[in-house]
Amino acid sequence: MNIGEVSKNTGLPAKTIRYYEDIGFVTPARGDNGYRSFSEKDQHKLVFLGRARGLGFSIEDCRTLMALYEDQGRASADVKRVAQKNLSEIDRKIADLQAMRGTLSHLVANCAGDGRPDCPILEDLGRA
Amino acid sequence: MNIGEVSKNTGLPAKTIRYYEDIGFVTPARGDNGYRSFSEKDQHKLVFLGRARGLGFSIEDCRTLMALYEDQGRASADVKRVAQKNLSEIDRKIADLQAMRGTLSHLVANCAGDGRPDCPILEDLGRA
DNA sequence: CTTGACCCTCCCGTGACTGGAACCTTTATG
DNA sequence: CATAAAGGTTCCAGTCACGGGAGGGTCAAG
Repeated sequence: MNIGEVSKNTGLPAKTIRYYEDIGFVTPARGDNGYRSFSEKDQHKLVFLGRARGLGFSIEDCRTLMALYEDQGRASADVKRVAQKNLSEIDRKIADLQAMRGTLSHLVANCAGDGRPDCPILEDLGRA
Repeated sequence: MNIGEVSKNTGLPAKTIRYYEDIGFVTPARGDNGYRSFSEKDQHKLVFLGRARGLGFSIEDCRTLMALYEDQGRASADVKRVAQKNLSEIDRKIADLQAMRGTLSHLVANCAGDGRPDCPILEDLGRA
């Protein structure tokens, strides 16, 4: 398969797939014309990667998960640990964003939003 | 004031303050020795910037907010618009993370996390 | 034979810094 | 007074995960 078809099948942009090759995630064969020639397995790995990335795993996490995926004798505890670490990072990000959201929405609520120059948002930001 | 003191007062790393000078946010005077010499106003701007960044405003947003802050004739509606745009971006990010969190926590909950190789997390990631 | 779709590599840019090297100035101490 | 530590300076490179675009080769259809 050429890169275009793989891109269509996996939903990953061709640029991204080339990038994943650069960083050693897949190593597609090459045809005489220099074109990448992807196997089913390559494509499968890319799907895996796309899904894991979509769930917020970092590339390095993906490397770990992929190694575990390919290791038939792995312990599911190892996978679970990586996933839980990611989960708590997601929780932390959500908490941070919610804190931001709280402060900001409070400020927005108190701002008249009319033509007058008084603005509690700016006042708050400028407070030392 | 030297950069070190400003850093202590504002909580921003010296590196960051130099960066903010690079991108034209502050233009501290220079002493004969070449050291930056910050005024109270410079410091105040940096505090403003630090707080706005902490609320998730981008540098470009901060530029807008700063201009509005320094413009005595501004309309608070302009500020509110920037803040609301930012607020809806935060909401979107929270929603994305919560969707991730939902899928991932479901997977984690279904994973035994023991020494056996069966792992629903990997199974799911590998599904085409 | 040409057109257009597809593919290739290579390099630069993103946002918002952070780290480090190499060097200079000020301040504290023996 | 010499020296060492602390703090300042510039500049270059790296981060993360790609995206844009130049400049060119290849392939299938009409």
